[in-house]
Amino acid sequence: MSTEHEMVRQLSQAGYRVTRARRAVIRALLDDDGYSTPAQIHARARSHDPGVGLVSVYRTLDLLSSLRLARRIHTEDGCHGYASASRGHRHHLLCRRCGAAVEFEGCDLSPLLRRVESETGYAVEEHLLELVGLCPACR
Amino acid sequence: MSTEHEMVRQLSQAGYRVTRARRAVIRALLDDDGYSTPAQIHARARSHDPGVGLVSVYRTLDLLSSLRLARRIHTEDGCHGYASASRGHRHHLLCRRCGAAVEFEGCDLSPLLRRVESETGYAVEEHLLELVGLCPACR
DNA sequence: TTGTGTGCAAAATCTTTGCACTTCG
DNA sequence: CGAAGTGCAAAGATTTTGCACACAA
Repeated sequence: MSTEHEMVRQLSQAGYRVTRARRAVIRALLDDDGYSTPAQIHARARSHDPGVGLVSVYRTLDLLSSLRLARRIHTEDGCHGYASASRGHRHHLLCRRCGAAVEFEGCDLSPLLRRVESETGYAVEEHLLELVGLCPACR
Repeated sequence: MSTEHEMVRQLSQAGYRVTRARRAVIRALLDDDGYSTPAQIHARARSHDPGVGLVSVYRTLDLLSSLRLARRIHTEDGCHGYASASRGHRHHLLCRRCGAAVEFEGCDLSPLLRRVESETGYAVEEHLLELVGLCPACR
């Protein structure tokens, strides 16, 4: 999980402006240690900065995703979640009850990938992996 | 990949009626060896049975997903795809260029799961895994 | 100062629901 | 026959776009 400062730095380093709206969305993302819908993020962003529009939330989430500072979360009931993310190759582990999200790394899929590649003839380039379960508090 | 006959049998075995609309959706799913949006599936379903409504496509896809005869496909640009699926624990490998989808099985994640569980305290119950790459034809 | 980014309102999508009519079993 | 399922139209929800204005750098 990144800090606000780091995320802001990454934004500006990538040549994007650090605006009020973007700051508010970043704070909203970090406020919650789970994943949230754009609408929920918008609500929290407004508590930091009441003028933020929903449109900017969408645009900022897209931007942060492209910079890998946020990640899209896929759930069974619609796919409208985002969670803050660290740089590098990470995946999320989600609590199905309270929505808490933690990151983990070190998914070693190479044996699987090699096998699937040779079985199918595909060239595998990326993968989507999410784990779902119960967090310690919800158990 | 299941055949139409198998899918129909599963449907009826589970206590659901085998209707024209459901048959058309099943055929539409099997027509294409990739994943498709509800709208695309609707278009193909209509070629089998012009009277099928989009609503029935949505309802049938939900039903088939719950029976594990179809699976929701998650893509970066929206998450609105479905592909036919075999019963049992399988995952999909998708071609990012043409959308072809093949299933594979035997994802051995247990070492990873055990590690993540002990690191996080979560009880992992399920996982979402999708591979994306280029199919033989698109390479 | 200047062009990137914003908010608003409206448009475009996508998905679900209510309801009378069909149809499968 | 009777309940499950359907199609239509309309409602609801979600996401995108156009555009004048604001404000980071």
